[in-house]
Amino acid sequence: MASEAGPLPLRWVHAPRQDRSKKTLERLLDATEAIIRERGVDAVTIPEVVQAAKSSVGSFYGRFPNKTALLSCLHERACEQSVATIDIALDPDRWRDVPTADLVRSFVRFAVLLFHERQPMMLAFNAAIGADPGFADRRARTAAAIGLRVRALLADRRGDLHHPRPDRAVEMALRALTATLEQRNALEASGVDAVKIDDEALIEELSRMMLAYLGVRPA
Amino acid sequence: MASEAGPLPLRWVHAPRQDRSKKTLERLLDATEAIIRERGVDAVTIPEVVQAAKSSVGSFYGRFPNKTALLSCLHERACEQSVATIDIALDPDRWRDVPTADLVRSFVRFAVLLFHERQPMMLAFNAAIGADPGFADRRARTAAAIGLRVRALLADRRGDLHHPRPDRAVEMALRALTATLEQRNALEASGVDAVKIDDEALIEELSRMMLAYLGVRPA
DNA sequence: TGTACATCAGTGAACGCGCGTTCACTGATGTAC
DNA sequence: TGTACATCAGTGAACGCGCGTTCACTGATGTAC
Repeated sequence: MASEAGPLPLRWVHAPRQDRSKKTLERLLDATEAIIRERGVDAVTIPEVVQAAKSSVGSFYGRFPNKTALLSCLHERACEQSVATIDIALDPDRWRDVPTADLVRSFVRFAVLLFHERQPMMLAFNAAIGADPGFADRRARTAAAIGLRVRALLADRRGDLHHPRPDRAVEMALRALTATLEQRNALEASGVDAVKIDDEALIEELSRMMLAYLGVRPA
Repeated sequence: MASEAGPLPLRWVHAPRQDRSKKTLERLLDATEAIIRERGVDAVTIPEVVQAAKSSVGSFYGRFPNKTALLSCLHERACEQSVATIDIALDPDRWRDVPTADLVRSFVRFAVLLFHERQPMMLAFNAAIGADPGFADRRARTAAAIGLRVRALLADRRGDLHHPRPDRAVEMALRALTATLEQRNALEASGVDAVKIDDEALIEELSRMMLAYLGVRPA
């Protein structure tokens, strides 16, 4: 999966010169992601990672200057993947003949599924965002990139949004949507099911909220 | 401030028998809260806490069985304070003659200010919620208590909510509102100002969103 | 094509640090007679 | 009221654990002649 994400983010990595070490690096990244998905960030320790990657502690420090660099590198990879996914999903060609109301509904559904799939990774990095400005920065840049694509898609549909300030409304709607889904992820992970809500019901209600707020009238 | 929160939550505390030790306990709690507000949860270590509370390590373990108990106890206190605050703010008598639209606006404003004031504490406990089910539980109970009061306040205004399922809508609206404010807290704490938004603008947009979603028509 | 040598990559025991926690002890408080 | 004794509260040095990181070393790879 790393190979799909383009060139390695060399900022956090000692440049690998042999193919062998490039493989090691990707094994380390993949092992880290696997540990996060299975047991959460707190289980990510150097001993655990190198064992899962069939590597060694020294080898790890041959690739990464320190532990933070590992997580930064993985975060970069994840952010790039998110933007790439959105890029495909929001390709204007795919939506040319779809009414705005349906477009919003589809987007909400897509977001719900995406947040579900990425839950463990998002939770992991959320924890880091509070502590390390590097993570906050990447997150902000990623959000901005996604916002750009959403606005581009809605550019020639301004007339369908009856909110007095469509740009601000789109940004706010995106925030409320992502915030609600993030909160849901966090609550779900905590294992208290008093707060559970059905996927379909959630999609229905969030769509309704977004449509009502943006001022999109039924087709 | 501890004295306002009612009886001490004895579940996490070795019962104090002398007045002296009761004072120590409250000093420990207050010191912990102060450290969280000033430097975040990560700065909460036993040495730091006992120094700030002018106590000692042994004295700490005379009151609390372990470190988690300290944070649980503080969380309980914070949750009780939140519910008490909401209880006063949502007293039906205060709102009897206010139109529903204005009520919603006022509530949004109140929520924005509350989240602002409690930002450090909320961030601190959010971190714990993922790891310890005790925190998730208290959070869920608190949210339920607040939901109850909101629904009570809106009980005889059902006719003003044109959403087809008013109860579900109120719950969902509460979630989106708290989620957005939580996310804002997290982003603000991360120190990336590309995401800043004015308090008044936020109140305006969130009010608009809630009113449109709930289906409240202008007075 | 073969060989020598420099560089790169990998190994895992060992270190040091900071944390939560324990423990043997001293001092303060309350109470029974 | 005074005193002796039991209990409660407080002290801080010391311990152990788990982590991130270092380091002296071995093995693999590529390249110059």
